[in-house]
Amino acid sequence: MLQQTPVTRVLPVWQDWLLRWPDPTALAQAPSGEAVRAWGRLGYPRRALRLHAAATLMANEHDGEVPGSYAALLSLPGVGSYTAAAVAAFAFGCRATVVDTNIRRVHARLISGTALPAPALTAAETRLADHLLPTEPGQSVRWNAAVMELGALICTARSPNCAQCPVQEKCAWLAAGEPAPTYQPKGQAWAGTDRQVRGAVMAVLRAAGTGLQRGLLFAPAHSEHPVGSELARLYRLNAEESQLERAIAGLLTDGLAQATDGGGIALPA
DNA sequence: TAACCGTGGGC
DNA sequence: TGCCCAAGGTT
Repeated sequence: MLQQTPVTRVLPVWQDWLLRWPDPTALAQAPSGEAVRAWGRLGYPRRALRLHAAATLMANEHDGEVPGSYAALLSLPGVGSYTAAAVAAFAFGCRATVVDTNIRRVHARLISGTALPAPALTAAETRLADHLLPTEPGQSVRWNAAVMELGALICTARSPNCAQCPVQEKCAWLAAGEPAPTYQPKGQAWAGTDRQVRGAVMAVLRAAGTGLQRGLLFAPAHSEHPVGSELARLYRLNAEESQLERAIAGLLTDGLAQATDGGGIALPA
């Protein structure tokens, strides 16, 4: 849930989620569509699907337990190098090199003297993080947490609070006179994209208790429908039929939706 | 490698 | 008001 999503937005969903599915086996026994629905508006709904798949794998291959090694964690769907390292370190006390967006930014400034880390994680960054990580496991866990928190609370992306920084005197970026970024971060297109349409269709599917006829998704003539507000959001996008078709096809391909007997679509069972 | 994948808070 | 950004992963 925390992948690319602020902690404060995750917390309420996470709490409800764990009350409903306290362990991997409980989640594995639910339909994947229920996981997608409970995911709510956290975004990137494929993460819900992958979490459900990971729970199924843990139920079947790991006695219903979350594996405690980096390698086993990495093999789970939706778990990459960051998540595997974070769980190994913070849940199991392992020495694992955690590299998240906060740690990357702290290293970029403190060590490399640049305003921002590279656009994508590089091998050099991973090597640096691995080199800096204390050898002793207990200290390494503390180090990971400390650097991450420094980035989250002090060495922030927008306006870092250097005056409050405990390592300001060691900072290469400050010493260099706070040089500006050497590249322009390019934001992701949103308005008018398939992505936006996918999101709106998913919101309709989550709001609907059962499946929906495709006609309902295409024609703005059902504002009195129980899922009317989400349908209205979809209609407001004024997507071409071809784009809506493409978005739906993508959702079916990704397993976020499935075709129903009556020719409609629904969340997966 | 680079594109793709959601959402909403904050500046 | 838009735009940036957030505990990334997969193809």
